[in-house]
Amino acid sequence: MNDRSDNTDPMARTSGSHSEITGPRLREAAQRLFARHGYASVTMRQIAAEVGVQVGALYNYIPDKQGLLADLMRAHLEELLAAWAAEPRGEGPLGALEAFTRFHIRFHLERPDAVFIAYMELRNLAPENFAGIEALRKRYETELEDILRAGQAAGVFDLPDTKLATLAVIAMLTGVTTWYRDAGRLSRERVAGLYWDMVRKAVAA
Amino acid sequence: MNDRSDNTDPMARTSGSHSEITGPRLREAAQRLFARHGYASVTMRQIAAEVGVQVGALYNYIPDKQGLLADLMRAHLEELLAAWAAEPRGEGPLGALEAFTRFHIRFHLERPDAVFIAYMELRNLAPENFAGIEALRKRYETELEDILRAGQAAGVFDLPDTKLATLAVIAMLTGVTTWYRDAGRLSRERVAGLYWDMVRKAVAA
DNA sequence: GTCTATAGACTGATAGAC
DNA sequence: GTCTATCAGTCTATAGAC
Repeated sequence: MNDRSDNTDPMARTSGSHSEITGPRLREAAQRLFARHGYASVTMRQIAAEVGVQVGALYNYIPDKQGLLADLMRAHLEELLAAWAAEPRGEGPLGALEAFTRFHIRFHLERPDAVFIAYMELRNLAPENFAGIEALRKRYETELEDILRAGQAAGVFDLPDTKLATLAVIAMLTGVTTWYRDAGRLSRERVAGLYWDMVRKAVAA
Repeated sequence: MNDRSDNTDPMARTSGSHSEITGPRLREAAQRLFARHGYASVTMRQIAAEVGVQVGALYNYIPDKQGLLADLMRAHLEELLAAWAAEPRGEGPLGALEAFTRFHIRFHLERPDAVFIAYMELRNLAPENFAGIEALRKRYETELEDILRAGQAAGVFDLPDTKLATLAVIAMLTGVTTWYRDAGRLSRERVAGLYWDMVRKAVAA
């Protein structure tokens, strides 16, 4: 956390102190580049160029490249869990499943780069980082699994294998990020509605 | 490291001519390593070590690393299309959809490494290779889309948006490769049956 | 066809000036 | 906090001996 303020002429130089702006810009640039080209293909020099600083300056904000990747993924997953925790649920298992479906699609379409990294760069995590990230992913999966299990118990869903259904639904929903384009023929609301139709029918008793 | 020779017996040396064996072994090793660590993270030296030759020898079989990746992906997708073309279909759109579902799961579970590469390494393809690979992927998608469209026309499916349904079903089915393990509690046949249950219900009229 | 050796370029990360 | 300069290591790909 930074709390700097008050410089007499903060705009006049191209070199000097920019801690409040360089940190976030570094993370944004890295996220965009990692998503586009892959973590292993992106160099620290490319990131620095995007931010507008020299490469050495980046290391004021990150321990190393690996730590940067782990932080991006952890921040994304924690934001995902927090947002779902704050999301209003519908009534009963069916309402909860609809809420989850629409939330998942909305949240993922708003952060395509972060989603891409979270799903594609797991194998580039060092083992000590992997465990924690994987645990967060698991926690999110469990949120859906709990909904499906409750619906199964209540008799509104018919799911011979709840765990498999959980993974199938998440894979189907997450797939939207691979093809959806804002300029396309379908609005996000429409897309969410169409996916909800399929999910509802797929799990129905 | 290697001394060698004493070349009285042609089979007794570790250096010499091995064209029939080195080529396939190179492709197998690259596929395994690319899937495990990612194309950009794997070095030609790692591949050579896995094959059991020095790095220079690899270039008798490939033009460069990029060409190796493109060849692996093209071979996988062409095999996929050929195998589906040879697959027996069931009766009507419902039979065709069941055939596609079971085929897709079986084929993908038999080649986890190739599947992983085909889905994850698209962004590491040079533009001139990307176009052709993407066209093959599209052709496979169209196979499913045609089935869904026929079922919609026949009134056995209810799909407000056939294209979206196509992508949703493929994403759901392909997701099986991210979690299935042979040592797990479910057989491949059982898994295919459970997915088919969900697909059938999701598209039903 | 495979080897050794190397060119030539690039990598992540650090030291010290300002 | 950012800069310049650089280290020490790695990379792909090639040349020429065998």
